[in-house]
Amino acid sequence: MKNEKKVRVRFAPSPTGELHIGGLRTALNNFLFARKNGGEFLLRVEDTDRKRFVEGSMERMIEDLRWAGLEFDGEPYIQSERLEIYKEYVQRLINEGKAYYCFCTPERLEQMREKQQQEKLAPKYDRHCLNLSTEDVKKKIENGEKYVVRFKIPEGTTIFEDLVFGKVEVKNENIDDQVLLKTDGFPTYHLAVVVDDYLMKISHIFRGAEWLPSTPKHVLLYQAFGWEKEMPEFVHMANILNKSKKKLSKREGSVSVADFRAQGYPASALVNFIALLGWNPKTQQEIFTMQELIEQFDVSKMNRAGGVFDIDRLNWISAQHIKRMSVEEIYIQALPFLEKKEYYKKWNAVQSALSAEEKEKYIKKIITIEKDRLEKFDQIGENNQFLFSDKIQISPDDLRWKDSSNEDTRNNLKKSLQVLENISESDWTLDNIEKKLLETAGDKRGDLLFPLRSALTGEKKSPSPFEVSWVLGKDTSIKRILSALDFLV
RNA sequence: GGCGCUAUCGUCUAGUGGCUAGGACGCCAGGUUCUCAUCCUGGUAACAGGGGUUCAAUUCCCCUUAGCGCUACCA
Repeated sequence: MKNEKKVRVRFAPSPTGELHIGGLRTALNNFLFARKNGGEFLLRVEDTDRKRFVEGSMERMIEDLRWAGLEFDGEPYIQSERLEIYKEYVQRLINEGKAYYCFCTPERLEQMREKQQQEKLAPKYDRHCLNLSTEDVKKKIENGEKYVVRFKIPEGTTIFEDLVFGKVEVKNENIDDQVLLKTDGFPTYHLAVVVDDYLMKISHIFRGAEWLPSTPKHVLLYQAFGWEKEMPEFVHMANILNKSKKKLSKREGSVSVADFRAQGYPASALVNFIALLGWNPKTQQEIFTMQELIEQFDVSKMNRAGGVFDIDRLNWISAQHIKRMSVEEIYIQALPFLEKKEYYKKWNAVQSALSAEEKEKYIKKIITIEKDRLEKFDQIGENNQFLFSDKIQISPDDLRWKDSSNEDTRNNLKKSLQVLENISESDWTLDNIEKKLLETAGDKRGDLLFPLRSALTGEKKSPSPFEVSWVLGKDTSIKRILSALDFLV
């Protein structure tokens, strides 16, 4: 059963909207499989539905995929540019009696289905046009009657082997005479997918499990064309579900890759999360780089049951990824998010004396202390806005540690002030500040550090006073302590 | 309705013909600690039901149930 064909896979989206999570997952698994096996990862644009076509959609999808780290090999195939090819192959089936013209109107088809439904039968084309004579067909076409071409499903049973779901067997009597060519001359998905996968020499089809029921039609088409030997392996992937266990649909909003991107999730985290939905390495590892995913990807480790998209888990994975990133890397990715924040804009305007270099240095310090606190990039600075503004609110109650008196608090703030004043600008490092302050605090840490932290931040919650003073710098730190002392009379 | 697929903690999942059914997220409780976050420790919680097969089934088979998908001149 070993497939010796060169690995060639494709991602084949319809340009009808934004790339959504399910699409990313399909693309990712194709990509991982191709890279793992030294194969090619191709793009095919399935734009055969003119009614749902969305201008610019394809460009945005490609951009989102690139953001996620997926790059295509070779030139894309555009189905709307290949109409003549499909017609040619359909003609071949007609000539061989494997497909037929159908002139039934939508109204007649609807009536037929209604009747079938009433009689509790499976809605299926009744082959009304199957036995039209060649002359009849010719005459109707000459009269300008609209037609489609239908696939004449042969008798028997269709069996195929899916790499995830195993053997699937369907009786042909349950399969409808599928339309292959639409009235407008465009192929349906079923025809185009088979013809193109054959011509593109696709070795494996990774696609969502919603395609499992129509795969027998495709298998039958391969047989009708005599392409059994070239038939790709099928790899259907269990669907991603929403909280109510329905298939995650692009109509629900907030499932588009662009949305997650806009929320500041690192691409590597989204990819990690998506990869683990329906696949797992059978080890304890949870956090993966793209390289690790490629190395460990294995079709035999894919699940058959659908998985629920759990945002809590994504958040955790995202935090883990950010924690593992360098300050430089976070800076590059998070800056665009920071630049949208009002507190940053104000700070940026006020600090006109600072050079761009100095500003970058300051932001990187903030990132250093926020690294372990970020779930996504757009949270940057959110909880530490006192680092962007001098107008901090200090209340005497917040300055006092437990039941310390105002006097104790004043003394402790003065002690801190002294310590910080004695550290030179060149020694103003996180380690130094921490060391010196802790030396002074001795075993009464709260007495010294709590008022200091509050004086520096004006907040009940914040990073440690070491970190905050390190970021603020000597001058600002001293200024804030002095102004806090004014509050404690 | 017809056809197909699926079924382990709330969620993602590991796993085996015999185990205290494992891990992770979440949640809860403790620890570290100047607050917050991180980090550490512990706790919570699952084999859908019924029949078989078997000395023994969560695991293999069948049925039921439930969920999902498909049932378009959409993909």
